[in-house]
Amino acid sequence: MATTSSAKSGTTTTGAGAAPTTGARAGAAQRGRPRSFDREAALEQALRLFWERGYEATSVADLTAVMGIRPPSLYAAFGDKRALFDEVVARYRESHGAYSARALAEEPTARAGVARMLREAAAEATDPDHPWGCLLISSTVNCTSPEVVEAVRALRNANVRALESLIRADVAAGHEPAGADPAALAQFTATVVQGMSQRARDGATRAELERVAADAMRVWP
Amino acid sequence: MATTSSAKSGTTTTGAGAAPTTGARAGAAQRGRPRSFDREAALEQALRLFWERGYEATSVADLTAVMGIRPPSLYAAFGDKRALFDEVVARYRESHGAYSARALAEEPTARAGVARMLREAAAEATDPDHPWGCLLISSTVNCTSPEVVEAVRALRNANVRALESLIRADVAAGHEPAGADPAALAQFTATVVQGMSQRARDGATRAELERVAADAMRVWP
DNA sequence: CGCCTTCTGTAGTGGTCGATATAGAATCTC
DNA sequence: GAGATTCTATATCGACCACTACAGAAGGCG
Repeated sequence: MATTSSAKSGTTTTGAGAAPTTGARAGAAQRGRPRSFDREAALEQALRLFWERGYEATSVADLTAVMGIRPPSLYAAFGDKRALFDEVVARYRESHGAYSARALAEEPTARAGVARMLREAAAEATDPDHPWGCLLISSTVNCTSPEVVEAVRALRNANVRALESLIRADVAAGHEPAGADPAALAQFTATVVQGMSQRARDGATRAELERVAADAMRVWP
Repeated sequence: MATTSSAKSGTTTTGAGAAPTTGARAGAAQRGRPRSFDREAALEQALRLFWERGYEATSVADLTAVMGIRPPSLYAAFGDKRALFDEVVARYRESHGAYSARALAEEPTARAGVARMLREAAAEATDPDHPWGCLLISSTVNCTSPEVVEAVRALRNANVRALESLIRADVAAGHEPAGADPAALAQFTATVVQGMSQRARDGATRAELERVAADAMRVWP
């Protein structure tokens, strides 16, 4: 369900990132003054700030401060605040948020995948090395731009539907008890994950959330 | 755990609300030009808007528009945006958010109280007559004012601790199986409630969340 | 070198933010 | 009625918002 990325070409200093419309030169020789900052590093800093404060509460001035650049550089490299946020969301799904798709893809059954996903969500949401909770869940809760809200909400709801499909396929294949209700289990799991993100932001510990994750698995038939 | 209100004197047109510092005259005769708007009605409109958009994304201009007043009237009656929000939070806890404390107080056991609270949370969070989700959970997720964030977070965490105490007392009284872990059950319940609020804002239906609420009760020993 | 291209820093743009000075209107007490 | 008091409407305030015009700097290419 995640990791639909598009190249993004692991450049280090001189850009050529794959933002759809901006900051990208096709393939070969670069002309003109080279970019003087690390685009990936700046993007990661933006990600941390959006993660911590959310889309709307993070100002362009805040962003340029932590990215170590001036506004014209930000706009030249990323387009505008919205496009930068879109790139941040994509980066998040491929990095800090990728554990979820990995767990569901790598475990032999949906039940094992969900158990691992919840366990890792508890660890991830409370990791002291980065902001607490999940960027996809918290960054657009209070946001006046309907487009931004809807874009991220669509990702969340797509994840719920993908999980439901996964469970349904597993039930059909006989890997889960016949009593398992795919839609209900997907909705319940999504509710717990999103609640864990909020609880982590309120200061719940990793141990507490791991207990929540373990308890949640008792709901499976 | 809720309903710690202080009089607030159910006045209809001519104010005398109980805002700690502002807009309140002691008890008796009012002097000067009377307020020309319904303070309670204006407060309810502010509550709806804060509920829908959150604290920071709701501007004073938005507020005065839905309240039908001009900025000086808002500041004279409520102090400032922050004080207005505090009153809104208090009003919410005594009205739309009171179902939770009621359920826990009125049911004979903690387990029955939690079951009812979760069931009613599903209905409340998806009620088409007002914004979705829970104001206490969603309105300060992305907020640059640490004081506002902390104030509402403290209310949420106090609710978790109160629930834990309730369950613990019930376990001690022998109303719950000895295997019941009060802290874990409180944390799990809080996680589900907060997740339900988020899911409601993402469009989950009442039926879906009622199923989540029922499923969550399977975690109890 | 000179030219072209692209990036960077300074210094802003108009707009909106929360909050208010001021003056007039409305009601009280006397 | 006179004066005190309180509320309301107009018209702002400085600060910040996302964003950009402009000119100079830094590289490629001939």
